[in-house]
Amino acid sequence: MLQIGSIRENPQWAIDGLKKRNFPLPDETIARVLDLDRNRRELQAESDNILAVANNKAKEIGSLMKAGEKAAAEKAREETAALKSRTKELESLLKDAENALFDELVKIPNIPHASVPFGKSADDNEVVANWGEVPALPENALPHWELIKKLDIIDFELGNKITGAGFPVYKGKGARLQRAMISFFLDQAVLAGYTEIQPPLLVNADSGFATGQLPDKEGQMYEATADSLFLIPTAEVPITNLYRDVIVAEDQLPIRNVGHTPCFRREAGSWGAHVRGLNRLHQFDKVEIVQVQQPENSYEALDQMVAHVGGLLQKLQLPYRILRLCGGDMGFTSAITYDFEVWSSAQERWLECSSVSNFETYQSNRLKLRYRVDGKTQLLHTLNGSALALPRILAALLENNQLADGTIRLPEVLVPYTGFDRLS
RNA sequence: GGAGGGAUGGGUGAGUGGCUGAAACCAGCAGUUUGCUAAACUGCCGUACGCGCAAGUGUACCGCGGGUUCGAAUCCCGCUUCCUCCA
Repeated sequence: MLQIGSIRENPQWAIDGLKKRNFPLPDETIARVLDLDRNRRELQAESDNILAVANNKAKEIGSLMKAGEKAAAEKAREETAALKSRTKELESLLKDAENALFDELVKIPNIPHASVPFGKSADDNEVVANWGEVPALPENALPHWELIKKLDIIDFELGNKITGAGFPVYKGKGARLQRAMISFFLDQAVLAGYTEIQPPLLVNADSGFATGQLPDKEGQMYEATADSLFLIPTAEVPITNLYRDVIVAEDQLPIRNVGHTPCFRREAGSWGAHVRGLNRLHQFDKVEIVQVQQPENSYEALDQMVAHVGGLLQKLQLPYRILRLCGGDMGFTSAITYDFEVWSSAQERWLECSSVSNFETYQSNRLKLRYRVDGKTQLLHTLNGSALALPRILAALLENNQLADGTIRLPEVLVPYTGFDRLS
């Protein structure tokens, strides 16, 4: 959520940012917010003033009673009746005004960073880096969903039976390979200075709100309705929420956490073309890195995170490219997002496997995540990135590393984790 | 599932209707003293919003939400959560 103070101080900054996002009616939206804010402040001023008078009266009555001046006390008490009804009235008006402002603010996405390109859709994203050579595949190369079947390492049919579409069962070397990748990614993050976290896989509504899944996006999450909990769509939610309502001591900064969790996504409405095999799942595993940073350091941290993710892909020897998402393609809460895409040779297309973002103060304003500077509290910046999401990495590994004899050679860095170097 | 007891500032913990935004102690910060360390002493030491150029000042907040009252940390109701005991 944007800070109302920032909008009040610099409405044009907000309007320009919304334009970059192709947000409908930016001028009108900001004008409406400022109006609601003005209204709220007027009501608060009046309410505070009346409460101050009422408080004084109450004190006065107290001392009169103590002094035994019953009659005077009684008279003063009668005078409070009018104040009391006005107080109630203002209280409810103020609450309405606050809610109206909140409802409007919550609908406004984050303002993009200056470097974010203008654009409407994924077609307008900017390719900022390319790494690796596209491998030459043998004649009989297969897409990963065929390979999976042939090698019998993932069973979609079994998943269909016990749960439903999009919940694959990993078997034998497939399961082992999953575990190996998770360990590898976690170890790499720990080596880079991240602290490993195992968070809960269900979160409450407050957590969903703070990181931006709620309101309005509950349709994307599975909900355990009996207990009003949500299955996490990403470890970002529980790990970032560790710092909800926290004022961090300056010497604790920066905070760098990493966690592996399954991720649960309903993917409502997004099933269509290109969702075969591992391309889109309802449950998948991901290792997520999360940082809490002082504002002046957050962009340097973002660069480090991008470099970390790139390093993982290089160690896996997967060709990739990095996109800077355009205003129209960015997530609601993000100020800037870099997407990593691996080249999937057999499908001959790019597959998104990581998304690294700086949320600046957008999440921390909802989290109430602050630190103290010169005696004043100030919002921190939050960042996160996938490092990495497993399914599409697996898809790319299988497709890119298939040999003429139909076997698949695993990258060397994984062999100590898998105990085998080949799938056959 | 049942019964009982708790939830107060960074921590411990006092406070059962007005003098309490909250004692005291600990931790922390600044200073005095000091050959160094330690100790002692003095001061400061919650958050949010409003008003104000600022100094400052008003309001709200004692788990959360309601209620009673001129006035609530304190009384009443509901909820959450922790502990103990029972099943």
